[in-house]
Amino acid sequence: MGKTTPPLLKDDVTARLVGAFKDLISSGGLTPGGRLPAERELASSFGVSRSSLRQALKVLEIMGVISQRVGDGTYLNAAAPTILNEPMEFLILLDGISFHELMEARRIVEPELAARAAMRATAADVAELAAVHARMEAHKADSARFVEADLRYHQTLFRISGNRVCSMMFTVVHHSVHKLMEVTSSLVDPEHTLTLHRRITAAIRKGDAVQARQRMIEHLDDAAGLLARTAAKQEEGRLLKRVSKLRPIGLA
Amino acid sequence: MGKTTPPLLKDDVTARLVGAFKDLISSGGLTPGGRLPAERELASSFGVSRSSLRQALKVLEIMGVISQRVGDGTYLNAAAPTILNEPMEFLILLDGISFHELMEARRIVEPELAARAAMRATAADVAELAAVHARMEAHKADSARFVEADLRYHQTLFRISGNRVCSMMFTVVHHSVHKLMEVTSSLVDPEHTLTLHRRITAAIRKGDAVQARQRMIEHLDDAAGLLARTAAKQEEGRLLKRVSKLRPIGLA
DNA sequence: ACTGATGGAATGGTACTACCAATGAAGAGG
DNA sequence: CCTCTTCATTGGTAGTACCATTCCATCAGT
Repeated sequence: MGKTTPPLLKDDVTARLVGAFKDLISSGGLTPGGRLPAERELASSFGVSRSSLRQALKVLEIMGVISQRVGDGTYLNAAAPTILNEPMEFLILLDGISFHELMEARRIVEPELAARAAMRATAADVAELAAVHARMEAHKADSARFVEADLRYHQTLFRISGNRVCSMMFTVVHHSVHKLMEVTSSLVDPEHTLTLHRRITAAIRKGDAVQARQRMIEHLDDAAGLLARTAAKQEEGRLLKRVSKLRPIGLA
Repeated sequence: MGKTTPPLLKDDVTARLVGAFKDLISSGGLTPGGRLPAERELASSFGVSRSSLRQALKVLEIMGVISQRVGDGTYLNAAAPTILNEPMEFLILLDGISFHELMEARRIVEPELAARAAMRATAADVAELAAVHARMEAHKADSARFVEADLRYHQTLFRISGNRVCSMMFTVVHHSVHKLMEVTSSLVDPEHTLTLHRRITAAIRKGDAVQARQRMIEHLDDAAGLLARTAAKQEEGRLLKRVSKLRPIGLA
């Protein structure tokens, strides 16, 4: 509270550059899919060194805002929920978020989203959900593809619900849940999952919001319970295993 | 879908470094508040140049994972919802998320969180909510501080609800809403807001989940309606004004 | 006229060096 | 014991050099 100077005024060059790119996007001077000038050119335009500029660009690239390709150039990406993935992973690590807590978050939000989807779904939307069912049906044997189609179903439902904020945020939650699942994913019964999904879709087709909400609750409680039981055998929390392709250090 | 090689194997050094830091945090080799080795030392430990290392550190710093201070060192931050702020802002910019859609997201999630808070709140929690009321009461005249206390109320309620995932995510939404509000914030009636908050707190004190949910709905619908009317006079969408302390460029 | 090979220019990726400003701790002086 | 100074450490920025990749225009062969 004791800041005498206005809170933010002396950011380093990198932070200011990130802000400058926000401005460019905000002002429409940069549109998704658009190509940015070369680094050397941008650097001189901004009046900073390429080192500093590259730091800012790296921030945007890791976040998923831009894509850089050697020999080609730098391009502004379209909005994608993946922008939140990296930060979310750090948040999960730093705060020790458990699998259980992620599922609880889904339990809090997704029923309401299902209800909204039921109120808004068009015939085309329902057809899309059915198409995802078909994909899941086709990949019942391949657990990886099945889980992917599973997530796809929920994401489609998010889109139909009509709120992009919730949609993006919980696509991220799904992504994190999926990373924590990996091991246990093969243990769920495809047919069971598929049946519950179909029940939800049926409620949405009827436009029955109350029923859609209730059935999503059933689905998530069911999944959470099942996964909790299987996850108990695993070490909780530390499931985020990574294989660093970099000389490991110990931080003595 | 056509990737022959395992999805991620040839990230650039920066991306791998970011992953390496995830490992360090995950393995407990790095704990919040802890100090990282100097950049020059870290770089040689990882076997990379300081340039590359700094790119990775900048990513973490902008995200809010670490803090760097010249002449001092680099420290690992505790988990904070602010980690999601920057990415969220880009998402809002890129996807053209409107004020209305942010409020809608709140309308979807916060009633349920209020209900959960009602079921879990202890005497101390209720006291904390009351304390925030007092702060709002004290700053009725100062619109900036009042709005700050307003956000504080909702965040406290998030914490009480017991789910950190939702809590963090919607703290971010609030942050974004707040940025979009700034101008219109002075137009709300403090007394009115305060009354609605008190009604919610009363329901929570009684442990009445249904009533807490209902009153949160009333509060948000009221706020959304009010702000929508005043916001109509403003240019929608482009409210994120920024003052870049950097030579502006045009991207010819 | 069409196709394919080739070479050069442009681009991002990495490393290395040099210097600056801020910080904090150790030491000198009161 | 306190204050001031000094200085090594640390992050911040700039600049240069070189590499690998990609794109594209040019050119040769058909």
